[in-house]
Amino acid sequence: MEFELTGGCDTCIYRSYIFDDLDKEKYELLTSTKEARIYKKGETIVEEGKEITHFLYLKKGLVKLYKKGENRQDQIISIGKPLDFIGLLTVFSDTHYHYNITAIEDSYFCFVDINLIKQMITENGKFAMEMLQKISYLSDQIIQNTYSIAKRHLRGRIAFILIDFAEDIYQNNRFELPISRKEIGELIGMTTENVIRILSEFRKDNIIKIEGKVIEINDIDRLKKISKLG
Amino acid sequence: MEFELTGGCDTCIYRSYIFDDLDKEKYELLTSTKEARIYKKGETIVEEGKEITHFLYLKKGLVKLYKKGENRQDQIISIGKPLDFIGLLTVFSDTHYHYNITAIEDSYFCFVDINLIKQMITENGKFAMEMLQKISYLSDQIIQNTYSIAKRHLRGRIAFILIDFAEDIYQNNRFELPISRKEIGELIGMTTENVIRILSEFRKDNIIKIEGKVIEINDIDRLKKISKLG
DNA sequence: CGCGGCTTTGATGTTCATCAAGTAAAGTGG
DNA sequence: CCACTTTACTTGATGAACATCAAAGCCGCG
Repeated sequence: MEFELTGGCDTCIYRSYIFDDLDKEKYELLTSTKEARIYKKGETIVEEGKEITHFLYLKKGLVKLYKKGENRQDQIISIGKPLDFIGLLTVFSDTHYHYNITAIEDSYFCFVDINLIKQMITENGKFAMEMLQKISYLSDQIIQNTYSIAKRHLRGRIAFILIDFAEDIYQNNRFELPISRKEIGELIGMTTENVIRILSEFRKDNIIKIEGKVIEINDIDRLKKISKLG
Repeated sequence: MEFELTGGCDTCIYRSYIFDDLDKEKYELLTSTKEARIYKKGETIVEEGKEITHFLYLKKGLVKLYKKGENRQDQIISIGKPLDFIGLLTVFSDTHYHYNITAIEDSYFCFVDINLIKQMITENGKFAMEMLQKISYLSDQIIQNTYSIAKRHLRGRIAFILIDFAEDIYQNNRFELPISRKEIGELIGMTTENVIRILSEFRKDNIIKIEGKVIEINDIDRLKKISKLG
């Protein structure tokens, strides 16, 4: 995967998204002090318990937001893509992270000193309002998603995230799963074995095709029905 | 229950909590336009789908935040007490509510025009920062709680919320449940029958005493053990 | 090449929802 | 205020959904 690291702030997707309300001076300060970092799939960006020093946003890639469990069984709270502001969750209510963030695809982050962001918030109400909107939206999404998944049966849960990957994340009926079967289980609250079992069922019923990590959805209508009813 | 409705802004619990950063003029505007409303147990304050016209905060009482389900089976997302800012959830990311809020004890709310609040945010960064902190904290709490409950077995869930009521909400080992058995089920994701069954088990094991809606915890250590392990 | 982690399938058991049925309590209308 | 209806509470019996256990093949990696 190719990333362009230099320059780029002026054409950054986030430019018009949240940084548009900044005055020239602050914007300069932001672009000159911000730091771009690349993480390979599997590398951890944020660890629970660690101090929050930067505000970070994902420019490209895919990450998982999760909490560590006891016996190597984590709980994945959300999959984050660019513009999801997955890094916002605890940033303003504590000094230390409550969650972990790990890249599940090669990812490109920008880091901005958290104090600069906080300063910009207290000095610029419009920017603050943008932040409020983003964090409100993010939280809402996570909560809705969580309850939405929890109320489904196992088949419905698998159908639900397959549709999510196809329509929301990859915009393609054929995609490569960025996470293992085990992680799917951690994301939708079921055992690895049952993830596999149900994927196999869907394959036997010709709803999907499976080639290792690559999934192709043949019958999305059927999948949607299962997601709705299951 | 007795509520004092008049005056009171200067001594309001929220005064120093979020409204301290306002200048005199804005504070006057706030106190002169704010509207106090009392809701009896069972009355609904906010309905999903309805337009958001006010920012509201609970001064006294207890409410439930929930989503409506199909066959009169709702999903309770959180129990809110004063200073929880339960009304903050969708307020800044949409124009219409995604949730319902209903009083589960007689409750006293203050309503402030949402546009005034938004104006105050864009004009006063420190106030905006306060809001950011509150919404961040609230979301975090809800998410953590949800996952914390979901990973437990039924006995552990019951133990968990009993402790929550005793320690967090009522600060007393003896309290009157503000919600029905059915609602407990909706809050922690189980059927009414199993709520009752497990409460009865706890009673038989002398962990709690039950007199209708009044619960008395006899053995909180045992309850904590069950909450942790179950 | 061997080790650990990932994937897969089958067999077994437990947890929990569902169904049923009855009592108690609380609201409703004449 | 009392019959009536609805809602809340309770217990037991049954079955389904799901986790756990077991075993084996696979793959990547040091």
